[in-house]
Amino acid sequence: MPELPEVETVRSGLERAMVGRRINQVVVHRSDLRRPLPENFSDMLTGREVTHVARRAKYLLIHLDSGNVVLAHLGMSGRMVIEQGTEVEVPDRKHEHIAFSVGNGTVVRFSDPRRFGLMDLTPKEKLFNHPLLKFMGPEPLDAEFNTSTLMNSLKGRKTPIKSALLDQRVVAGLGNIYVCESLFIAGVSPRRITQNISTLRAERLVFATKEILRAAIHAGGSTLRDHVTPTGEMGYFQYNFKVYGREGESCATCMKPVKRIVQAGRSTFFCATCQR
DNA sequence: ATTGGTTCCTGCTGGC
DNA sequence: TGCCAGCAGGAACCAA
Repeated sequence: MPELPEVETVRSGLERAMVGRRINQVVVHRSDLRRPLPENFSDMLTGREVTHVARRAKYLLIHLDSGNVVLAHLGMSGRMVIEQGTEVEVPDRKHEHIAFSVGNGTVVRFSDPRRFGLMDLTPKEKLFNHPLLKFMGPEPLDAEFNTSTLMNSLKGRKTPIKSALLDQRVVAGLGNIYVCESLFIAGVSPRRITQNISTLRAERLVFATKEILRAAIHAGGSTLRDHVTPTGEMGYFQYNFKVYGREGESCATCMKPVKRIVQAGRSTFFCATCQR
């Protein structure tokens, strides 16, 4: 499941493959993604040059020389794969929805079996007013995400910290895996109610989050089922998971079994001894 | 106003 | 061995 580190890995792959290139063909096999693709999607992209590829939280932002930006979300199972010398019209896999030919025989293919992903198109100047980005919290790796801003957004809330960290308005880009791992590294119980988070715990959470994201980006993300880098390599950060997916295994710190509970409909993995 | 539950989708897993 | 129910999950949406 692509979270921030996986999306960042995809971003850097796309940057290398697309920047300075002209999109000479867009093939749409399916336009009914999480939300329908804009009507004129192909027309607005065809003939445009990609100026840069950025990222906001889990969104890829492909900037075009027309001033428009393609906003892409990989959802749960979305993949971007770069190929050389293949036919853009011929899908590479069963759930390939969109393919971009960017010259020199390079094709960028977007596939997404579960179709929780989406693409949209917006003028650059309206980008951060886009409904999907407008209410988003700070980037976890930015200085703007710090103890005081975190304390401030947790103030008065009554949800467990686990749910709060998944809320993209609190901090943008974390998903289930990296929230579980950050809570473990910080030694904070996922069940702790946000308004009872002390400054010390907030500080440890901010530190742990940044640390884990940096390490995961460095490892090319985590490959569980779907994630591969655009050039086909697997990420390998999954081998560094301390709690995620490790129910019943020994905690790396205290040897007690890792627990799994369900919070807001999602699995939480944690050590009840080390996390308070 | 905040928050918990439901929904979308398909592939994989585990139990019989 | 094969089938199928149940689960996985990001985030919009809805209801309380």
